[in-house]
Amino acid sequence: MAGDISIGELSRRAGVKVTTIRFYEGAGLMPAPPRSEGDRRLYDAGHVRRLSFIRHARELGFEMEDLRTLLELSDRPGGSCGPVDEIAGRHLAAVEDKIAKLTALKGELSRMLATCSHGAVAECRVIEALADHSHCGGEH
Amino acid sequence: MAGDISIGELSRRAGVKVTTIRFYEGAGLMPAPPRSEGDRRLYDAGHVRRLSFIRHARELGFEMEDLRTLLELSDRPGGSCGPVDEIAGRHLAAVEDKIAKLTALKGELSRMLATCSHGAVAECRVIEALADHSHCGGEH
DNA sequence: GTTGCATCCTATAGTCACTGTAGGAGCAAG
DNA sequence: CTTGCTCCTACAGTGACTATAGGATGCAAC
Repeated sequence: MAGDISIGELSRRAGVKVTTIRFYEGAGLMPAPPRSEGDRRLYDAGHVRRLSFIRHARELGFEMEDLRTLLELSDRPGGSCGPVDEIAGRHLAAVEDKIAKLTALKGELSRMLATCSHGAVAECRVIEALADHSHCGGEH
Repeated sequence: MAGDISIGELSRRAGVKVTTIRFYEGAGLMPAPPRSEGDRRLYDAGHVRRLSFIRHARELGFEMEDLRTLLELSDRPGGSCGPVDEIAGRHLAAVEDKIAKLTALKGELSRMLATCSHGAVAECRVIEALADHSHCGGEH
């Protein structure tokens, strides 16, 4: 099981930068692995799996705090997956919310650009739209 | 023109926190205003307009660096609004890109949750999907 | 055996856009 | 005069890293 993978090799296999791996170790997401005589970190296949899990979850936008819980749960396969669903569900809702906000934003930006006559700043619709916050829900 | 607005009043009028206003001053987005005898900042209607502009642009996701350029341009109304369009266009593209990514993400999260049987962690599809990065474009 | 280079080590500071806290001073009302 | 709010500066903390400095190690070529 101990294939003795260096941090650089782990980095390549999981697609996570070396410095980020060390950062994850300090943050408690990755365990402190055994060391070689020359004080270098020695990883194995289990570490590759764990780091890939972390990478994927981070790409999906899960926060490190969520990750801590998720990793803890996946380490104890006997427990209920209710908390996992809860975290994923909460995250899904946040993603949907963000999509809605960005879509509204896209509309506003497109409209700004479409109505701009591309002349002088004085008549620029973009600047005007940014200065005018009458229709952006600014509570005075 | 000098209505002598306190930082708290400016905060309420523009919808930006007091601490954030001071931060913007340090960051060069807001000018250092005149002070009262007791060393308090004294703002006027122009400051309210400028801060509202900043707030709106920030809400639309423009970065402070973009804001610096945008503010500089809006201060010189005679110039061409080409750079403004360029910044807004670049930002619109970034927003569209983000929407696309989040939509894909939403699909993956929904699928994960839908296929989970809500039993033990051992059979949890969510954990499994996170551990398996075969279909997430992970190079190697 | 030594030279040279890639990789590794720790520790610290910087990023962005703020937010929070500590420890005071100013000011208006009761 | 005291209470309580607003204001002041200065600095530390957030999240999730990234970058840099200044070495030590390991391995292959010469």
